[in-house]
Amino acid sequence: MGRATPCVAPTSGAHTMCPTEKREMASQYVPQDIEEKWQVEWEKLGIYQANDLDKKPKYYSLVMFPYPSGDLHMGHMRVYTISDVISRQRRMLGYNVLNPMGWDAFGLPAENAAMSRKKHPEEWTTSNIKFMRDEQLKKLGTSYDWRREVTTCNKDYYHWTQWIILKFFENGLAVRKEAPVNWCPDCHTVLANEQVVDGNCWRHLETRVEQKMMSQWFLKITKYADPLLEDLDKLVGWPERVRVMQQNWIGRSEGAELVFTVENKPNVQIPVFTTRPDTVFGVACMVLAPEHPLVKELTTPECKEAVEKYVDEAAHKTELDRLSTEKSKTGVPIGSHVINPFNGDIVPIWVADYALVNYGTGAVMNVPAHDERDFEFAKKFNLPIKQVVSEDGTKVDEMKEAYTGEGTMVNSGGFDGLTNTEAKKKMTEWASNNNCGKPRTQYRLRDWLISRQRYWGCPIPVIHCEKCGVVTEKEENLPVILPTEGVEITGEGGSPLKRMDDWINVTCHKCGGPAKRETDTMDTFICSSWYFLRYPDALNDKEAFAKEKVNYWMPVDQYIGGIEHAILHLLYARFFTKALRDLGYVNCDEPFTNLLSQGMVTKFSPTSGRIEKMSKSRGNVVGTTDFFKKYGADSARLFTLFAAPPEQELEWNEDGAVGQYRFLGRVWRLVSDLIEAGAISQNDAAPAFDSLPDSGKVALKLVHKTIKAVTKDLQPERYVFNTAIARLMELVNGLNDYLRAVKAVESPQNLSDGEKALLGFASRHLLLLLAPMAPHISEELFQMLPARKGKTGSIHTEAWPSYEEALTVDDEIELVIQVNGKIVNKIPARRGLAKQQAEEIALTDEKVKDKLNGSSVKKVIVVPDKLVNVVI
RNA sequence: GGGCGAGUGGCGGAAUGGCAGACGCGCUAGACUUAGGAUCUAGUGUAGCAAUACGUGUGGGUUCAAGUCCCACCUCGCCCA
Repeated sequence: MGRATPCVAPTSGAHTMCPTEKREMASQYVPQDIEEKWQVEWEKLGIYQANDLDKKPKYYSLVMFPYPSGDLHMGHMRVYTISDVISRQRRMLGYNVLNPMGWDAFGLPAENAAMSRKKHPEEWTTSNIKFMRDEQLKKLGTSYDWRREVTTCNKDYYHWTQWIILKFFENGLAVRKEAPVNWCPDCHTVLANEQVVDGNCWRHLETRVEQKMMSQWFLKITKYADPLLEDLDKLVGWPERVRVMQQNWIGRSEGAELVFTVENKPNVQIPVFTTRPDTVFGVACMVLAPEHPLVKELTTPECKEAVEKYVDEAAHKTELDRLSTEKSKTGVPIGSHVINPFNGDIVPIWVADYALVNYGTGAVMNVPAHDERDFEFAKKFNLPIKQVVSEDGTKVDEMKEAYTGEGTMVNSGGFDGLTNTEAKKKMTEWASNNNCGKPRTQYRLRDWLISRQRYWGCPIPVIHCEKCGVVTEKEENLPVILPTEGVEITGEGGSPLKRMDDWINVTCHKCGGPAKRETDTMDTFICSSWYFLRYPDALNDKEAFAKEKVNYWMPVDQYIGGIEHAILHLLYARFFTKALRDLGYVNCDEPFTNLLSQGMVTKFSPTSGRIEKMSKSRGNVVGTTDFFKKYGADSARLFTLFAAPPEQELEWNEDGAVGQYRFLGRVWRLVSDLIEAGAISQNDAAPAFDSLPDSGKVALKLVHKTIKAVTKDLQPERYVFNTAIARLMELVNGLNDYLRAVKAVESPQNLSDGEKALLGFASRHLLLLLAPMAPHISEELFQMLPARKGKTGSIHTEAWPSYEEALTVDDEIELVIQVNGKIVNKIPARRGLAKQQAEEIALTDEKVKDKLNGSSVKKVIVVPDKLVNVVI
């Protein structure tokens, strides 16, 4: 103490010496003087290291690892702060906490940066990681166990990514197949369905994704459609909306496959998938997707020209354009007809782009009377509209709009009179019995396309042999190293790997003949689909992870990340976990027990004039370095936590952040003034309540109330850090009142031993409660406390404080008196008053008598210790 | 079109059906100051000198009591079509 600390002018950030130090006692809160000091010390002490297989209860706290883009801003910092508070508090609660960090380091931006800055992606990535780790995350005061740092582009990591894919190949979960794929002309690569947003590339929201037929690698995520869907019910610790989004994405629908035979071609059959087999008597035509393989074969010469033109145009449209209900439907007849197996109707075949070749069978039956899209289509092209389901059982001659509801079957032969729900079942049965259909469940989810025609990704461990075809790499030959020497990244002519002859040309390990390496790399979402399994055993060079360790730590107890990953990453990670479980490598069914989707950070953007998500491109970022220099990391953390609950959007506002800086200044002055005045004794055990004067009683109770409230706010059911901080502010305000009342700083000699102990107790507990949220200032002040004399150890390894319930309630309460629900008075009263007594107080109250004014009391409602409502 | 969520002072936001606006920002006045963009004190939903009245997107309802529950609607956001 008594350090000569400079004053700081917070808005300038400059350290300016005060000409005269007026407040002799006080030292100043200078975050720059303490934050880095403690960061270094904590690392030295190793207090954030997680112990594998420890006997303490484990707690796996995880935040979605970042892409090392080079510079985190305050918007990014929110999620790390929230996760850090949770981790720190769990540690204090006695858990063995695993709180790791790593880098999702493969990906396109590195290649783009390499092109524009003439730096190799590896170099660019490595220097970004160093900056983000050492200058940003560490300076925020995070409590990661850096020994377990994982970097997906390091061969120590991608070795095991390849190993997992190899296991998937061996078990039929990774396959090569020809399929229509999404091609982004800007990325020069294919994309998974999940990476197409409204028909555009997720990275280039302006770029339309094109459809191409290509032979590519897929992961059979569809094999897990049902478990992925059903187990959503187990995820009670997930936000409802994320579960709903996944459910929609998987898109399970029950229906039937019905088979129509082409007229005059009895051996050509076209199956359709429909969720409404009950409407089959109303089929007006059959619609094929433009890419459907039978289109060519069944187009008659007179339709050829029109059909070819139409198919060509459709290839340039996106799925969204094609499916949109707003846009008008298009299509042309191809000249052939099919026979409706149920009633023998002969209906024309059309080609129309609202049928998608990779959904269902690529063919749909058009039932205008009972589907809005089909209705519109039929109106436009003058197709017959035949009612087969009636809402009230009566037949209508002309339908004005499609009826999609439930009803009674009409115009449907032997099925007339059934409810359409019964008919669904009966008609599907009939189709099964008559060899023209069967029940079928269809999913929206498609297999995961993982090939990328890009350089900076994990190599797919297969070779193409002239004789043996596709051959997977031998396990002992892993990792297949991504070459970094002599690679030229130009962005032209496809993947630069295609030009790496030395790397490409290999010998087939099966036949010894010449073979070539696969030059496509993996979607980076593969790398992030298992990283949480690597942290438990990050340094293992013999296997991806030791079973014992992964089963000790998994599942993740609290996962935190952005809502933008609600489908993509979270679905893929669940799939990997289930697949690895079935292969016997992990025990858990689901990787993430609790999920928190933090809201985005927004700020006024000068480019658009609106409040928008904080991002470089919008020019509304707040940098971390400047902010840390000005106000310190603790203020940044507190503001982030205080401005809004974690799931809500947070508007960054520097004035608000200043408020947190001021609060920490008040904490600093409160504790340091007391210490320097000698108002805190070395014994800081709570004094007996009864021994204290009234002002001390109030202060002691306030401490207990605060412990209770903050503890509750930090529980997973709440996680409301904003109110927790508000409670701490109230504590500081209350303690300041107490200080003034007893003149603790001015005349500490008048304080009793009990009061000095109370001040120590209060200070220590304030700091303990603050520690997870503002780790630096609380550590600094904690170590200054007289009670710490001769002791070692960090505040962050102290136990979380407990409270006495009896000291959290007041004996005296304010009884609210209402007449007809309107407040008329508030009367101090004793807690625990009998109902009768409370009633009496109310009825004898002057203001109540006034209101009564002679009218009779109908009834009196008493809410104990709260309120009396007199009803007249 | 369907589903989900949100709507509270000048602003961010608090409120197990029981005192609306905790806490903070901003603002106003004062104190200390050569100074204040530091710090401290008091005040601050609206109208009113006041007593009081009115106030949680709009309109209904349930209830002794509704920001909170129910119904309809409006606006915004997200997801699905």
